[in-house]
Amino acid sequence: MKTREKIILASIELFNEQGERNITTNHIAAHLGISPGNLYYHFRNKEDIISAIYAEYADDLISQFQRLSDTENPLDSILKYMDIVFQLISKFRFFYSNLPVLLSKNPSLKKRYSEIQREIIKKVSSMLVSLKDADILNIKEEELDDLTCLLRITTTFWLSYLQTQHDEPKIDDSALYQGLLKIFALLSPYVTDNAREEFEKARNHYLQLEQQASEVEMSA
Amino acid sequence: MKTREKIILASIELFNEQGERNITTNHIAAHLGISPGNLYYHFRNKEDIISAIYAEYADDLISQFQRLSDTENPLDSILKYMDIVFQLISKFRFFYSNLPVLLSKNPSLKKRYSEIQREIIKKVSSMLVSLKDADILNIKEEELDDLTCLLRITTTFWLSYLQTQHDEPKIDDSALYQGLLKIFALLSPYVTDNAREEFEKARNHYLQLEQQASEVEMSA
DNA sequence: GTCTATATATTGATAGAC
DNA sequence: GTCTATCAATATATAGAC
Repeated sequence: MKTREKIILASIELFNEQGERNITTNHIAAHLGISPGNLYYHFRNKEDIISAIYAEYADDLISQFQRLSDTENPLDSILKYMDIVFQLISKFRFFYSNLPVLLSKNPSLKKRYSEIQREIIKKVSSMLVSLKDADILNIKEEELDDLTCLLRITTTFWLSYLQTQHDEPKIDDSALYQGLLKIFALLSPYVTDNAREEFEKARNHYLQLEQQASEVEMSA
Repeated sequence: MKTREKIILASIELFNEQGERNITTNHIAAHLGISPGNLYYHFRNKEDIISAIYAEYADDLISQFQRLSDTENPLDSILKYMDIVFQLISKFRFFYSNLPVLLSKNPSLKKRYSEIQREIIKKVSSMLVSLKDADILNIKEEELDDLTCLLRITTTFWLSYLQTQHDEPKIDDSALYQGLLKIFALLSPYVTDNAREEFEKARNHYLQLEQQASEVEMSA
């Protein structure tokens, strides 16, 4: 693996484990057994590393979105989508734990983040419309924007919320499924009678996944 | 005013404006025209200042809660409550912009935060029960915890979300009313037919407040 | 591409006089 | 309570040899 890529991977790992603020360029270099000078050969500074990490995140997100087929059931579609989002947020959680601060320090990163945001909002919004058209959700036109916004806030800050709730937050699969179940909770009041059975079946499926993941974690 | 209190006020102001991370003890001292030595006479370090700020926040919150009378209409009650929460979050927004990081650095602060959290969750939960008992909201027992959690996430991270959305986030009254309107959006699907008129009237009231605040801000 | 060595700046914090 | 002076530690970043 190229050194540049090694630096990115090590940085993600260290940032997630110990917090971006507590990790210096020297820590990253030491962790990899390379010199600080070498690190600075590949990156101008720490912000540059963070920008590179975000670029990976954005590529990852976009490529996974494109792999989502439009042909399937809109409920499965939004669930798969949310699953991807939670997975990625978890993989780059240092970034989301610190979102306003990291963005305000780095205008070009903020610009890129805003672009991706706009894409995501469009996607979520169109998925809700699909769910409405398929008579799965009963959403009024004027409720659409608020619901989209609430879905965004819940996914974006779910892990941050968990970290404030527990003394030693373990970000495992169980935590991500719990987040997905909050998405179910948000959508639940809008579900039509027609689709209720299908919806509750899907919810129970994730409830079981959450419980399994939680048990695995307990025994580990 | 005592120097200790001056330090706290100046710190809140500087932290909110420029971010806690970018403000050092020297900045605070310089801003007040006192020496760093003097600052360190009053506080052991920066964390100590942040803890003191949070103590003020907690006192503020608790005293304002106690002033809420239990006798009034439960809908007004939860709205007043949410208003207090948004006001306080705004006043200490540097803290909420950075919640996971600041808490992880300071275990005793985290402990205190968790205690306050538990109180708030109890309060919100009991308010939802009141709304259910008054036949204003139609919430099932098993939906209560999820809805409480979603209300917490939305209030806690509303300003953080706004800061990630706009290039130059101005945290004004309009922003807080927009947050309150998201609370309406969360509760709306649960409102009973009986209470719908009262609910929409209240929502329109805040919609107007938001628009007025937004106009004032535009002309300023 | 990588290392060693080092420069520069900043930070958090203290000692001791007034 | 407050100031001046100052320190030690840490962080970012670069120069120049290999």
